[in-house]
Amino acid sequence: MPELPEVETIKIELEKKLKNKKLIKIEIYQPEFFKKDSKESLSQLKNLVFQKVTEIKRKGKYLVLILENQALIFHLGLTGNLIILNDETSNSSFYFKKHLILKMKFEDLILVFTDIRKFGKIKLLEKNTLETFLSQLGKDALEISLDEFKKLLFSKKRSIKGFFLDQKIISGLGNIYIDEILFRSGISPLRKTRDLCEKEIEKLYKIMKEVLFRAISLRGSSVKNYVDTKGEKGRFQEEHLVYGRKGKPCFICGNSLEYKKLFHRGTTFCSKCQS
DNA sequence: TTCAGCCTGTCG
DNA sequence: CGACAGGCTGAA
Repeated sequence: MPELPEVETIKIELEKKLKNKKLIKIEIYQPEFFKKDSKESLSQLKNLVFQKVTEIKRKGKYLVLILENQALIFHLGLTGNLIILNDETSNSSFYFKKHLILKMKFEDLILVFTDIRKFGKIKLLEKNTLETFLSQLGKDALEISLDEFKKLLFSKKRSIKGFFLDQKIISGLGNIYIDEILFRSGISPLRKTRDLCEKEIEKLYKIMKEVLFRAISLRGSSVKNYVDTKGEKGRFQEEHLVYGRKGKPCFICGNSLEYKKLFHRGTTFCSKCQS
């Protein structure tokens, strides 16, 4: 799933439904999933039981459940989903059972983590190490100021697409939103960040925030697997102008949209409208 | 700073 | 059957 707007949508819902709730039980369905981490963390997950959720945080594409003594970090990878169920029997489709990774039972509801491709991550951290962990990420795309944004763009040699993909520089944007933001800004994904002029940077910054806020208000983009905690799709995909439209006519000039692999990611853009 | 590799599913 | 898909990582 999941780029900033999708994770933010989930964060808002978890905040409403999970805050101050006590964890009653944890069930792990695919222990292999946790093996990439340490084996300890698997058994330590059980220690979360009977703790209350005190806070929900998001930075970039990471979602953090903060409990009384520890913090549980989720990254949804490409196909991770966090779903809230009211009881055991609801929403038990085939898809669901097969890809179930983790179930967390709270007083009056159940939080479930599923992941088809298993690129997602779940990590248990002591609270005092949380800040260190999150500091490996660049500033969140919604938090960053124009000044900081400018400085970062000038300090890197890379193309703008690679710049945005690197979560250590700025966190939260992924393939969909980068392509959408660049198209709306009239900037080619191949442009080097250093060569952008002041005016272009200001436009890019403004559009980045606009696109993200708009996408959050539409509850994210559902291209394939992404759904919110209620299992419902977002609607921002209806406003995609370039993502998933390779070869189709540009909405501005009518030329067919170009498609290139950049940094291993399919990149769609208009070579006429973006320079 | 690239580049497989990690997984599963779907589409042509 | 191969190509491709909202992402990250660790090794060259």
